Amino acid sequence: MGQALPQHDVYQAIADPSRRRLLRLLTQGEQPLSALSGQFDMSRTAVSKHLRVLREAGLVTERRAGRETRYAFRPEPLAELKDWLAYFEQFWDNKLAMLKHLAETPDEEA
Amino acid sequence: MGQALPQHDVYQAIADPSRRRLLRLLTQGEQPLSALSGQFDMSRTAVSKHLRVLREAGLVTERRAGRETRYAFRPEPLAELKDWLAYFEQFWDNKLAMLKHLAETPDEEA
DNA sequence: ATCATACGAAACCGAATGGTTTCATGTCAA
DNA sequence: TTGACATGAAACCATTCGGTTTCGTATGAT
Repeated sequence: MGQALPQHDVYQAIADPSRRRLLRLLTQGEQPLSALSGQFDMSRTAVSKHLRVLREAGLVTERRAGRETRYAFRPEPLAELKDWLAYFEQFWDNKLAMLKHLAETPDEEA
Repeated sequence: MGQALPQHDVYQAIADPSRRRLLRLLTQGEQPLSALSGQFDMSRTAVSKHLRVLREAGLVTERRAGRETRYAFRPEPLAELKDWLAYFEQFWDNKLAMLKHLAETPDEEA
């Protein structure tokens, strides 16, 4: 039967700086591997592997076009990250919530 | 010379589900290791190591209180994540930006 | 037909990761 | 003072990660 696809999630996908840079590059539009790997110091194969991780996380799609593979950015999975982050935002940019948090945290003595 | 510690960043810190859970737990307030590790299936030592990664990323602080070490959540480093994410938001939740993006992306034929 | 191009698969490698167990140390309690 | 408690350091282990090189195979150009 079908192999388990989502070997990587969005958190793992963005953990690597090269992959974050790939996402940035892809916001410029769909690009083939050769164009992308030209921007990196590493081998084409290494970039290809990074793109696979991003694809597994749903952050890019690939499509064959002739002899090249064109990669495109898919923003949707970042919504999970945004949601995750939203929970924590009350603890730093909402001053009232911050005060509330401090008030509810018992300040025990050493 | 002092050996350079791996010094994890916030992206690596949140890549692990156990560490994300630790952050959640710590939003309830400062807690000693024993209370935290009781919530996990793994050994106390393993949890301690996860907390060190979080501390290296600036996401928690530790402070000795008697014989326990109390860990507290620090939200500040998440701002970097938020900023990073903000760049990409235009590509999915702002419909005008999305249209603009599509318009600027040449739709080449295969 | 031939040949260069664009790419992925596979095998391999060293280092990092996530976990364990064992041990040493500081602290509170009797 | 003796002993239990809370913890971190260290050594160790298997797996994953990020990278390489080599090779196979479509595809497009001549």
